[in-house]
Amino acid sequence: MTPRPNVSEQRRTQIIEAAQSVFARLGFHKARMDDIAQEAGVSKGTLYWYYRSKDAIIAAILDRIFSQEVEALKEVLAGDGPVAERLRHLVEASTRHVLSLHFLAPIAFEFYALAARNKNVREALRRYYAIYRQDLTRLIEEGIASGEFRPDVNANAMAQSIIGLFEGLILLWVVDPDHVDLAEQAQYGMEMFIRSMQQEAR
Amino acid sequence: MTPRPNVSEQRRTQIIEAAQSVFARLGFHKARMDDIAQEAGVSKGTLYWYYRSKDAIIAAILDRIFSQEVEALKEVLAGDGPVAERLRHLVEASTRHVLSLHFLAPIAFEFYALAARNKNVREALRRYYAIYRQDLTRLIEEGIASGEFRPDVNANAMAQSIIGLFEGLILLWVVDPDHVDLAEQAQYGMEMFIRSMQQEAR
Amino acid sequence: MTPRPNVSEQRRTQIIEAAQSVFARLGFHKARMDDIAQEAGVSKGTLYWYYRSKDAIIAAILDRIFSQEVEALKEVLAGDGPVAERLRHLVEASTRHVLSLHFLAPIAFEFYALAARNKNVREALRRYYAIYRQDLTRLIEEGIASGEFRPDVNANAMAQSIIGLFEGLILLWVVDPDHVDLAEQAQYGMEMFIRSMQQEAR
Amino acid sequence: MTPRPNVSEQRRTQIIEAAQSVFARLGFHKARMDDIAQEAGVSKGTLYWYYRSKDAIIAAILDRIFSQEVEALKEVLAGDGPVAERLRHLVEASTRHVLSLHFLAPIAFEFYALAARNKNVREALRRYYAIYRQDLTRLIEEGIASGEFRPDVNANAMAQSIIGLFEGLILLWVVDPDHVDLAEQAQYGMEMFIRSMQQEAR
DNA sequence: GATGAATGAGCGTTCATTCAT
DNA sequence: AATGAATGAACGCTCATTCAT
Repeated sequence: MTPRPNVSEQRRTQIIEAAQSVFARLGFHKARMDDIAQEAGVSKGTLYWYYRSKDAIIAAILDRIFSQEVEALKEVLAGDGPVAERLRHLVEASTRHVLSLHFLAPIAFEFYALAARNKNVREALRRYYAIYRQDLTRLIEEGIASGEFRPDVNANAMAQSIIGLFEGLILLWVVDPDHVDLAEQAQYGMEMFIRSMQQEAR
Repeated sequence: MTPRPNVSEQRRTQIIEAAQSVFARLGFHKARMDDIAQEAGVSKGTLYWYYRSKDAIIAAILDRIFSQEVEALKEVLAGDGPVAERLRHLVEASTRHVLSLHFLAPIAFEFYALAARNKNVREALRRYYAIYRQDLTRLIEEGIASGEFRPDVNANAMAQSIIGLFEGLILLWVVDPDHVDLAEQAQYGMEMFIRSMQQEAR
Repeated sequence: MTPRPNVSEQRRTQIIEAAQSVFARLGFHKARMDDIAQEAGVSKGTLYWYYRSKDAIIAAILDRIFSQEVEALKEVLAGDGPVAERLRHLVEASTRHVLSLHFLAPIAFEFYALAARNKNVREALRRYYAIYRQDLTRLIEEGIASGEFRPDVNANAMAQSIIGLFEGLILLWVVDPDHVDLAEQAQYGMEMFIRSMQQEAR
Repeated sequence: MTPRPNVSEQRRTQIIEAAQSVFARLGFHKARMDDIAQEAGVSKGTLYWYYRSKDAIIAAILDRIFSQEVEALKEVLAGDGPVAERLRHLVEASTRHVLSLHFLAPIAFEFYALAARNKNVREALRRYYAIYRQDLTRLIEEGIASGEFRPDVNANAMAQSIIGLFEGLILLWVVDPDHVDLAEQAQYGMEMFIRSMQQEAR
């Protein structure tokens, strides 16, 4: 019934995916709008029809990745069983997600550098970490309440530490992918944190 | 014996410090060589007399910070007393150092982004992490040997986790300085790691 | 007899008036076709359905203004009574018309600049001035014939001078509207020209 | 004594003259910085070393022309003899100057259009007209004081009219150079104004 | 050692115009 | 008649780097 099917959403996706690919190959700074247009198979004007600027495209990619990550987090936390087990599951799922984005590794820091300069991106990043921390805190509190973890565990600080550990390991992995086994390291660090929470009070 | 005091080292320092100040204010990308020249009170040509390029200046700053950091590390590790105590000391000293560089926070990620593109910077970063990891590994092994830590502790993986934790917390702090207490968080995370290593095997 | 009223003329007027408003606000150069489309409440494609190009819209506005001006001129000249009186009347009417277009002042020069580049516009402008000059010449010749003006008056040169005076005063007024009283100045200058034509030969 | 002769002033002139030539050929809008650079035989960067922007170059040209014009005006007015004679002399000199700039005619209106948008240019134009008007007013007052002109002449309004006439005739000449003899017309119009001022009061 | 004038490649963004529907 | 998505050429300005002096 509609003579022209709405291709807008499709175009947006097409552009975002092309941009992701180009950014991964050249980095944010070296990538030109022409490169993105060519990769997407559209004209440069079309890029600007759908996105206000280069930064807007970057922000859209960021949003996409984070919403996927948060979705994965929700799913894992929604499960039941021992909290320790769910934390191990989380590590495994998150690791898998990050590794699947390995092609973005070269620009990961540019994301952060952008965040340091661009208020919108920075706020998005903060919101993401806040959600992550809140959910993790709740999960750990659940473990404390059930007696699985020591009562003196500081759930919020622990959540922050876990996120910090994870982000830091990603950083080390990006700097030296050949000598850092992200999955194994993350698993080991998490295991230590779990052990420290399970340990009997002395 | 040298009739004229070597003014070169002095000029180099002068340039590096001016550059550090300008970079902190504007970021690597926005800072222009003109800005650095003006801040240093020399001409643009002089910049190039002492440093091959903008990147070379950045790398020099990186080197400077890292060598200071490694020096601090050596000092701390050289001490005696219980290993756990020395690790706590390390956290405290490192935290202090990072906080003293808070003005560089806005460009920390640009450092890393640069590393992702520039082989020299990347190698420097790797060397730094390698040294850090080796020294930490040795310290932990010392703790295992003395019976202070459990014999099944994986010293190398533990060292990596500690470094990862620390780097990750710095990242979270940079993104949201007002809501992340770096010193406190680092202390808490380290305490949990120490506890996990001290725990009796079951 | 036509079942549907011709909406075309209406659309054209709608577009021209919207364009005039936008041009007055932004100038020819800064005004975008999007702005005109939005102001007219139609799509950009519709603009091109009615006018070949942006320049065509500008030319249409020019035409409109000039034909109004010429119409006013004809009306004034058609009267009877002393020629001097009719010239005074002309000044008054023309001044009124120009002042009523004050909102176009900011783009008056852009009209002329366009004329310098665009042959069509330039020709239109020439035709307009030619008509104006011819009619004025005839009026002055009438004054000479009736003995109201000196016999040695060069009617054509006088007409040109009057038009020049008038155009030049408009220019001065546009450049500095607050310090130039167009109506008063035009009246004064015309009075001097009239006096010079009425003066007894010596 | 100076190892490197100061070529700055020379470069500025070189650029201005190249720009004037390019602007006359292509108009302000169509002329690209590349064109000017090429014409001047320097790089585009050099253009920006000496002038902040394209508009700054245009403003510099404007300044140059006006200061030449004002200088010519001063010279003429400084003479002695009957005021009428000096006014005739002024017309002749000004006409000659304008005609010598005939190659700028195509962009004359762009100058004015620019003035309508750019405060700096507009102010420069106003200052120029103000000087011109003041000097002319004084000259006419001199004629009144000496009894050469009627005592009821409004010197300021007369000065404005003369300037208006002159500017308007230039406009008509630019629009239609082949059918307007600027020198002759200006002379005729001025003669009529002089006559109107000399006429005996009735 | 030091200067600063000169270079020129590089790019994000705009916008008049087209055309399939 | 009308729409609005798509096009792509165009351009002012920046800035790291060079080099004659």
